[in-house]
Amino acid sequence: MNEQFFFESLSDETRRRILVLILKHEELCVCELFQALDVPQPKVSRHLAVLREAVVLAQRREGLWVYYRINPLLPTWAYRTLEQMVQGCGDLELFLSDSKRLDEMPNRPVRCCA
Amino acid sequence: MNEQFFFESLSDETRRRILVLILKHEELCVCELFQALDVPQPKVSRHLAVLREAVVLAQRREGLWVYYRINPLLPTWAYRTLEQMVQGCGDLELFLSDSKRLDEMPNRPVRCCA
DNA sequence: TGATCATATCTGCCAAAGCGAATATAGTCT
DNA sequence: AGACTATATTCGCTTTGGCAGATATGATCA
Repeated sequence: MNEQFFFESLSDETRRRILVLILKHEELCVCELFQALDVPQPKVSRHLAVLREAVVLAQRREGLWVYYRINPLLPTWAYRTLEQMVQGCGDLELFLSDSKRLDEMPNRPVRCCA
Repeated sequence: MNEQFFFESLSDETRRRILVLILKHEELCVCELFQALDVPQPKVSRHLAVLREAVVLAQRREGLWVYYRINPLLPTWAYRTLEQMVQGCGDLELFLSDSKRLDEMPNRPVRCCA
């Protein structure tokens, strides 16, 4: 666990939006994320790559879909930091509308064995 | 409290070193900080300015010296985030040697009414 | 094998952030 | 006022980081 990468990964708003959504929903796939955030897919993929390289997120492939979740090996202090971030950001307008778009999204992929 | 500025302020290692020292010691002046970190004084002043503008630190002048402490108005979630940061970074070699240099520093300014 | 869908990476560009060195400001003391 | 000390800011430069748009990869199914 490299704290430099960890804190850098929190310094971007798009990445915080991704993390908050995943913390609220356990596990989400790329198509859910970029539609909830309403940003281009390559943009979300790049930020997911940053979060993967920082070992903050883990990924899992299921057919065509790739699901992202918080890395279960994240140290306790780092996980608690993420929880505090949700406290600080989760109720802001921008983050709430992400959740709303996700809830209203049609054709969300169905996990067969999540 | 702007979370963008808050998380950006944590994304730099020098600023984390400053924050960890201050969290461990309540209040420190600029000369203690730049000597403990063993970096040029203007560098520490620039980073302190970033932390001030992010409203993470508050300052207090006492004669020639300027003392910095955690902004007492910091929201709870942000303060807890800082505490988790100390958990994650405080025991790393780099941060420990900062503390050591501070302890061994001669002529530390004496607070008359801290 | 070729078509299709989901995701990832690359390219070229621009803006922001960090640095060292020099300089400015602000307070204190004689 | 002038000298001195502590701290802050500016300047010129280089590096890094983010973006959009285009393209590549990888899995699935006909």
